[in-house]
Amino acid sequence: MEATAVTWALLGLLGRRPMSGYDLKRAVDRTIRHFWAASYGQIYPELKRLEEAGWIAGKDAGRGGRSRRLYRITAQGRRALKDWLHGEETRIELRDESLLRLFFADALPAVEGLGLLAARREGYRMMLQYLRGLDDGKGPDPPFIDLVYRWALDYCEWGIEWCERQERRLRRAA
Amino acid sequence: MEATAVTWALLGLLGRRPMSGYDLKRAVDRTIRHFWAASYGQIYPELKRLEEAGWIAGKDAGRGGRSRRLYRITAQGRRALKDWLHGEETRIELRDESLLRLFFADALPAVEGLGLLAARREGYRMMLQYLRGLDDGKGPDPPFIDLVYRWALDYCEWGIEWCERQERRLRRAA
DNA sequence: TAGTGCATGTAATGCGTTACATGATTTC
DNA sequence: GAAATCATGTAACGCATTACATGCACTA
Repeated sequence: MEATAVTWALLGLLGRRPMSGYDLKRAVDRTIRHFWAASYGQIYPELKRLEEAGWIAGKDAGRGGRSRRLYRITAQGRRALKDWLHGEETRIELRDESLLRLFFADALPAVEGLGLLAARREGYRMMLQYLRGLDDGKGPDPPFIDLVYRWALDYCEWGIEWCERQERRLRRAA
Repeated sequence: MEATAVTWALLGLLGRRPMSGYDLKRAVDRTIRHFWAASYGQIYPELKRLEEAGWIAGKDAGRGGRSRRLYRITAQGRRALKDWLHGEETRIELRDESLLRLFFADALPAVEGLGLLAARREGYRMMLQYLRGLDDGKGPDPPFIDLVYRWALDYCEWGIEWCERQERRLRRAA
């Protein structure tokens, strides 16, 4: 099957435990959202495609009048997931409005440029706070889940220090 | 006017010197591409919108049979640009397939997980190489242009060190 | 009984890339 | 005279978000 952006996120999450579309949306938001977002408009159609391809299997699991469709990964899906994990592509796309502003900050008085740097630092700080809020304290995660979580924390901390360093440097130069 | 993603990139670049659509595409690719890409399919229609809004003014500058339309920023456009520079929004969107892989690497044997980390390190190294290639050696850039360029270099260097550190840690743990 | 959370889904819209079409000029 | 570069533009497509529609179950 033709794999798109969400394919691997959903397949990977289902590789750990069976979930419904709703569960998947929450799992995405709680874990990988800050580097790989996905919306309902992608998730539900993609689940159908994955099921058609035989990579996942769904069964009805409604309780009472409430409908619910629970998906689990198949052996075929697990093979596809492993193949993708071994793939070598490493695309990183960044869309960072704050960097764009900084890039044009020479058009501003020096003080205001420094203000933009401070705003970036503040952006990192807020993201750090958000990330720390994600930690549910429910004990240790598997090593690579933990690794990626650490990456995000470390990245924010690095970003804050970087801004502070540059703020000092620019003030000295002025 | 309704500002979209490319609006500010084009307006900001035209704030420095007049350029054609073709020039703008090259300027984007040479400078801000790694955190804010733009394609012809966005640039040419956006230039028309910007001109209709009075934020830029175009004039024909064809030489001989070759057509060329040169755009410059207007006073109105400059005001709009400054307003945006003062805006407080700091959206950072990341789409990082390598992090997604790492996130699911617990499904692999430990050695292969480490391989993914090494691949990420290699990704940073290649981006660093690409960035260094951008430096045309044509003397010093304005301070904030230089700042953003430094950011990209420093980010890659940090990323490489981070991977090395984590590779050591995971090897120790194993 | 009102609000929140569980649960599924689609339609409209917007953003962005890729691929193509066209043709002039410069450089080797 | 072939290849690279300058130059403009559009059409088709794919990816993603937003907003909406619908309704059940639990809890305060």
